[in-house]
This record gives sequence, C-alpha cells and structure tokens, in this order.
Amino acid sequence: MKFTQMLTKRFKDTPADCQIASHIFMIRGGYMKNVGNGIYSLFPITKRITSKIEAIMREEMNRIDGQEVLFPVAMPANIWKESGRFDAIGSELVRFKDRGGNDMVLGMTHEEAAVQMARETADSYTQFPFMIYQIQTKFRDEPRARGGLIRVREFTMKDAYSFHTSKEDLEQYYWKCHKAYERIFARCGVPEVISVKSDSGMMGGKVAHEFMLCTPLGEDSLVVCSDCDFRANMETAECVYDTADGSAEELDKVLTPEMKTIEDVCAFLGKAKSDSIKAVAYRLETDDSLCIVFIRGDIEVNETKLRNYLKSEVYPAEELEKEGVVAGFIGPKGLPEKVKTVYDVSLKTRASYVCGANEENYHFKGFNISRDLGEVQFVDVGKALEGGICPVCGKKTLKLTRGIEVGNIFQLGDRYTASMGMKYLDRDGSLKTPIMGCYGIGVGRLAASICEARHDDYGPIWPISIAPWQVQICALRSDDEQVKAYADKLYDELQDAGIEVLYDDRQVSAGFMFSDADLTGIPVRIVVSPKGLKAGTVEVSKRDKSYMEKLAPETVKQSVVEMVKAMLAELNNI
RNA sequence: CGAGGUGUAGCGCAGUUUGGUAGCGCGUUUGGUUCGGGACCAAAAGGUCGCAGGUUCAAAUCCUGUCACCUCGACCA
Repeated sequence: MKFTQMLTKRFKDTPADCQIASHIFMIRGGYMKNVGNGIYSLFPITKRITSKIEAIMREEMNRIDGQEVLFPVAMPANIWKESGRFDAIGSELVRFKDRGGNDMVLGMTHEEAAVQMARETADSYTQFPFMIYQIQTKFRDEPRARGGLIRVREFTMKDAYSFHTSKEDLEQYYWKCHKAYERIFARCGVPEVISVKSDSGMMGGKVAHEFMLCTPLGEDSLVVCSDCDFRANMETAECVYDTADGSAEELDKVLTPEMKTIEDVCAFLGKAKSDSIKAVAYRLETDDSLCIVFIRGDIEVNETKLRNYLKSEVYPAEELEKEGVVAGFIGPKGLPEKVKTVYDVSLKTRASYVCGANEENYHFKGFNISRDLGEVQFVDVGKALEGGICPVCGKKTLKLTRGIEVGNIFQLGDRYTASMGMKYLDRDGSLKTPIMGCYGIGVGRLAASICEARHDDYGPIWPISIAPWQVQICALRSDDEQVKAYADKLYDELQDAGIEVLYDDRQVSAGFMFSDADLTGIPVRIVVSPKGLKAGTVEVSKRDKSYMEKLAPETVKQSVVEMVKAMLAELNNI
C-alpha cells in the first residue's frame, strides 16, 4: 500500500471527546470515523487489524472443532419470545416492527439463533457434541457508549455456541475453549490477559469466566490474589473478613445528635468504622418492598450479589420515613416488621458494634447480634477489600485492580435448549435436552484494548501478528531520484517476498512522516534517505525501540524478511 | 435514569457577559523556498453559528422549546 493512496487522515490535535489512549490514537491516527453515538466506520487501517484478529480467532476456533456459521442480524422476535428474553431484556435489545407489523429484534447475542439452527438438525445423540461459531455484527443499545471502540453500540463479535449431552462433556469442552482463548490473546500479543470468575448476568447459567486485560482504565473491578491463583470479578468475589478478638460489651443507647454518617458516629464514639454496622436501604423491583442491608461499616454493598440473592432488581430506596424508618439512625433492632433485612457475613467478625437505634439522634454501642437481636442468617453481599483475605489460600493477599473485559465464556446449561424445546434422541431411546456453553470475544474492543496495552507517548505499537502492515518504508525526500529508485525497488521486493508493506512515498518533511509512522504503529520501520544512501546505509528499526541498525542497502531486504519471520514466529508458537 | 458540561469551517478553539459586516491556529488547494522528529513565505477554497419558534430595525449573542454529543454518578443511611 502506498501512503499517498490510503484513505485516512491523521490529526495533530486530540479531539475534545477522547479520554483514553486507545481512543486518542485511533482518532488521531485516522483509524475510525464516528458516525453516531457508539457507532463507527472503520478505515482500511483498522479493518486490516480486525481482519487479522478474526483470522486468529478462526484458526483457534477451528482447532477445537468449531464450525463457522452465520446468523442473521435482524430476526423475528418469536424465537426471543420462546426463550423469554424478549420481555426480560431492557431497551438495550433493539425492537422494531417489519412492514407486516411483526415484532423484530436486532441480534445483541445469538443463543436463540443458535438453538433455532441446531434444534431440528441435531436430533440424535450421535451428533453431539458440536460447536458452531460466527464472526458478525451485534447491536446493543448501550445506555452509555464510551472510550472509542472500547464500549460501542454496534460491534463485531466472535460468538461460539457448544452443545453437549452431559455436564461433564460441557465442563471438559469449556476448559478446552478457555485454553483456546488464552492462545488467541497470546497470539494477538497480549498474553497478560487473565481469566476471572464472573457473574453470568442476563446470559443465565452458573459457571462463567471473563477474560480481562488489566489496566487502571478498565470498566470492571477485579479481585486478584497475589499469592495463589484466585481471581474473580468484584461482582462475584466471595468475601472473607478478618475477625477481631474481644468479648461483647454492654449494650448502651447513646445520644448522637445530628450524626447521620458512619464517620461522624464512629469518630464521636472513638470506634473504627469496622466496629460499626452500616445500613443501606434498597427498593425491590419485584414487590416494591423495602430491604435494609446491614453490613460492617468499612465494607461496601455488592449490588450484583444482592440482586442474585434477592432474585430481584434493586434500586436505592428513598422516602424511608413513609415506611416508619428513621434515616440516618437505622439499626437491626426495632425496625418495622414489614421491612426486609439482609445481614452480610462481615457482621460475624466482631462481638460488639455501633449501630443505629431506629430512633432520631440515637445509636447503640456494644450491640451484640446474637444476644441483642437473636439468630440471623448471614449472607455474602459485600465487596472485597484491598489487602483482604483470599477465600482460597486464606492469606491477606487480595489486590483490587481494574480490567477491560475482552472475552467471556459461560456454561449455560439448559437455559435456552429447555425453553426453546430442543431435544435429541438418546442411546436408550429417550428424549433429552442438550446443554450449552457460549463463548464470546469482541473484535473491535480487543483491538482497542491491545492499543491500550501496547502504546507509547506517540502512538500504538501493534504486535506484528495483528499489525495493519508488517513493515513501513519511510522514503525521506522521495523527490530524490536515488531514494525513489531504491525505495520503489525495496517495496516491490518485500511484497514479492510476502511481506505486508506500507510505503510512505509522500513528499513531506521527515518529522511529519515519522509522527505519522508512530501513529500507524507498524512494528518494523525502514528509513531511506539521501544522506543515508550517500553513506551507504539504510536505517531499520522496530517501533517498540528495541532495535535500530544502519544496514547496507543490498542487505536490507533479506534482514527484514528474516526479522518479520522471527517476530511472527515468536507470537505464533505458543 | 440523575447531575454537570458542550454544540461556531475537516480538527482544536475565540467571539455570547454588553445584539450591529463570521474570526484565529492546524489541515486542504496553488506557486515558490526548505528537507532526519509535525518547516517558511504568498495567494485561495471552505461555515444555514445543532434545530425550531419568539423578541428586535438588526440575533452566533437575549427568551422558550427541542435534539445531539461529552464527563461523572448509578450504593455509604
């Protein structure tokens, strides 16, 4: 590709909307064009990157016996009604009517389509197990798109669906796919992607993992043990808290005028936040009832766990007075009967607590739960703490970090096959429901995440396996006959040798050309200049600055071909 | 959904308080001089000031409505 012909444009100024590195570089470098909120057109440079990522995905999916298929983007709503998700999912599922007035949806994921395809085709146990996958457009009407290609409404996804006749078989295949995912990320140049246990959310099912690229800019909070291999999404991380010694103090009701926050009360009574009981009020969607979560003062409520426990969407509650609850002074003892309560496991760790007395301006101190309230059921609905106790190895080695979710895998069970009536005839002649797993990776998000993880101050440093081109030739002074003749010839020769070359043949200043080269992030750079040729050298360097040599012009082609081969091999021999 | 912010040339912005000819830098085009880290000179093209309505002799500017986009928040009683 010659630079002069490439449809794209780079910018010196950072657009005002861009916040994170990948977004900044991909806009400044002319990688994509914003069309609407969370909707982008991709320029050739990005399409080349995503095509390479897709090729790696194909190879790895085929390697675990995947069969590539293609599901529709727009589909009749009836199959979504069968699975129950037409009504269960909110407005992120785009619904519309066709000319006949029939309900339609835009595919945001394709479990329904996969079951619809497979249910009449795979009717005998002999056909199982199998996996089908596609690489295709999804549309999710996200409440808030952001970060360039990190969170968008329309995106390309590799989604795979496996079908099995037993839990053991699903489990086995699930880990096979887990391994395939590790290979995909490693081959894409980000082997540091980790998998964490996660919540299955709207997909349903029990066991699920997310693949996370750790970066402080990530949207998800992760809990990782620095001593063992425990890793979990904050949403599901099991919590274990330290227990303090000490016997129960005497119960005492104390005047705490106008002290409505944990900080105020604890400071006033000379107690640590961890010696108090915090009350957090929620309204349940299912029956509009009020639910108070009691949790240790230094721990935060994990709403995902709470939602799963209560089996209801929860919202922060307001207008507590109407329910006879004294805001700011809520405690376990003396609440109105109709108010639901949840006690977090963190409350098992102290003999005495400071807590609200359910009376304006009063708190209790020396509150012992079993003595002063009676036996209660403790539930894990809290968030893990930095430096907290690892639930696996028991050491105080938990670290909190953030990550971008670049892929996920789910053991769905019969969530879709049962609701959509998929059956097969088993060996013994009985009809049975198969079980499923599903496995997804966002292509554009992965590209942006790689940029996030592999860049310097000047632009992306694309791993060679996914780089838009492998080599860039910068011809300084392409008006110089000698330079042009050499660069033209090198361009042809490298291409003949199977190397992907971007040839910057523009007549622009060196600084301009180098800045653009930094933004294109191509791993190998060849600089041809009149000065160099006069001195009998051509400069070859790597974008990551790990290598820079002045070579004799006649040896450049061979050196570069070998360099590219070696760099590719390093990423592909996993 | 809540709070805040922004809409003026492809990009970055000024002008709005106090109404009076539509501006600057980058980029683009043409000519010339430069040439190893975003060069210089000269000329030129490019804008229904987000949209609709209102006030006024006159609106980018004031008023009303609306749309779009951005950031933060979606708990700490």
